[in-house]
Amino acid sequence: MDRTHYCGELSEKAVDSDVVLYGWVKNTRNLGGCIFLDLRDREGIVQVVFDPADDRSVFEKASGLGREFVIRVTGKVRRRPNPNSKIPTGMVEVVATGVEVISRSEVPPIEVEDIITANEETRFRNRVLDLRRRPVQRIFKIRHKAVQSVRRYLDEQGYMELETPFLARSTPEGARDFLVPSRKQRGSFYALPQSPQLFKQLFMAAGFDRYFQVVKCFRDEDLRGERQPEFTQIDIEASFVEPEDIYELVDGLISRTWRDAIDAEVDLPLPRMTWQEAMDRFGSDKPDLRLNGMEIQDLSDVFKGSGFKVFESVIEDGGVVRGLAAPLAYGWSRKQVQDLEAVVKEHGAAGMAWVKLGDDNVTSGPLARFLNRERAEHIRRLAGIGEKPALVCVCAGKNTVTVPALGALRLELGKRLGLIERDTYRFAWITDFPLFEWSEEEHDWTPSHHPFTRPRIEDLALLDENPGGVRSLAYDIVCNGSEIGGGSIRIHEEDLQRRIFERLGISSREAEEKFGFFLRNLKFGTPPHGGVALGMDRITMILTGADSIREVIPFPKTTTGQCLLTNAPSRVDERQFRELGLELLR
RNA sequence: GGGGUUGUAGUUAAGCUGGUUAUAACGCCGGCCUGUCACGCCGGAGGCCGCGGGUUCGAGUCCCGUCAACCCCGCCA
Repeated sequence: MDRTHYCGELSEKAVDSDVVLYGWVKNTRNLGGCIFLDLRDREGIVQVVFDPADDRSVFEKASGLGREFVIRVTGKVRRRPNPNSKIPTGMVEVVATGVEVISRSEVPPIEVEDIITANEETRFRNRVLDLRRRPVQRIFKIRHKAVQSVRRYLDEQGYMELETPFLARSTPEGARDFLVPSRKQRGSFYALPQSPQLFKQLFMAAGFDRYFQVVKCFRDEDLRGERQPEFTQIDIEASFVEPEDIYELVDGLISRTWRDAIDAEVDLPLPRMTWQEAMDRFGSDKPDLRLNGMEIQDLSDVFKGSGFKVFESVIEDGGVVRGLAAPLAYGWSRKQVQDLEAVVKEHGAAGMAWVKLGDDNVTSGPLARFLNRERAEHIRRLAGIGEKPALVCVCAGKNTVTVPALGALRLELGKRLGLIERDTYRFAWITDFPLFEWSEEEHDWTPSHHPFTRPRIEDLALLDENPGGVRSLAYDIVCNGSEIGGGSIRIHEEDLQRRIFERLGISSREAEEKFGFFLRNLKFGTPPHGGVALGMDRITMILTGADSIREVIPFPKTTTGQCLLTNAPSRVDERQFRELGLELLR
């Protein structure tokens, strides 16, 4: 390769030197008498000048160049008579002495510019052209720096990068598996791993002590703006650790990564709060701490004996009445307030009642007639809003529905009021997750993390009479209201693991069949261990400010799991089916 | 599985209560232009109005269905 410079690295230092550049034609400005051409490569753009006074034949070749042609340019760097301060190389230009078309291009369907009009669908259909754009390349440079930073850090901390199979076995529970049919064993299937969970635990049993892996995981569930069917985790596991050790390790990793990738400082230690506190105050297990105030209050006492039958009967049935006060929404119109009801309804709440607390506790709104001054004062005290007038929104019903609905409402209010702090990173560890959660669908307790999570030993007594009350050694790490990782200390004793399976309704026969290989390996001296998995894609979203996970994945899938570039998934030959012993149902 | 938004030149959009030949900008093609850098000026080409059906004298516009992209709920150990 005879390239002497990247386009983007030319500066006044290179003046008078002869250069050979390779790059893509960004655009040309043909003034008739001379041609200016912006040449682009990964590092930036530089202006190339073609002047017929210098060389007629080179000038003529240049007039045939189109956008996105790949060309080789030879020339001399010179200081520009009229510099362009908008580009980093704007002090210089290259006077072409030769040009050669390496590769032609059709007229590109999308522009390769920083700011373009094309929508997301068009961009991903033409992702290769899209990937040439500077803002897109910036994302993947940051992603690269972040991954390298993680690898260096974990290596320094004594962690070994080990690989685990993609062709793994299907295990019950959790997300739906992607299945891969076996040709040699007809009727049997591999499953792509939802995570390397069991393998990393086996690494601990094997004595590797500290493991990590930057690894793809696969889950066949419906997609969202921050969910893809295949995604990348930084998977970590260590032996003889407590939650504290994991928090410290990950705190260090976050701080280092943020510094290396985007030169941002993160204050350590990252704040922590229990799951119970997060739910009570923010109505979410991933609270967005960029939003201050408007915390959720228990208003049951306020409405006791108020005469509002709806709330009173909810309380009698064991439900809750909770609400939040928004001083800045006091001036909102009836319609603006009413619109908020849609938010809580989307999250399953039956409805939303509201009242405005004005000066001197004069109230207005649907709840006003149930609130005397004393009750209004009570709300003020709970919400800690002093004398400020405020809009108070109230929901009532089952705790498990009402609290998250209010959490969603709080976030929406924060957005509409512009209260979400910008350009900041608010982290939190959410600790002490419940071990189980009730599944309405299965009418049984299901693991809230996964079935290998270690319960708090002091809560084990509750296992039978009150499974919902058993806390676990599970934790999530949250940033700006997004779950970027989670993990737990695991069960390392075979008998406890069997007990948990039993509680989860997994029979010992089933446990043996599905997890036999795992249980067997708990028999031969497994150290206590635990770990965490961090979502590399979501971390990259936050580092780059991307508003969709698709932006941080070079070749992502749409919400129906299609790749707009390759049109995967696709039909396959009948022959392939036959080889696999499969038949398509009609 | 449920709810919502959007589909009109290569791209992004406009197109009203249904009515002649479906507009514009950018891009593209041709011409002119030696200091542009979103170059400028003049001219031109370019359309299964997502797809299928229906209502109507007449549908880009109204109705039904369907497909796709996106957002939300469910789901995501």
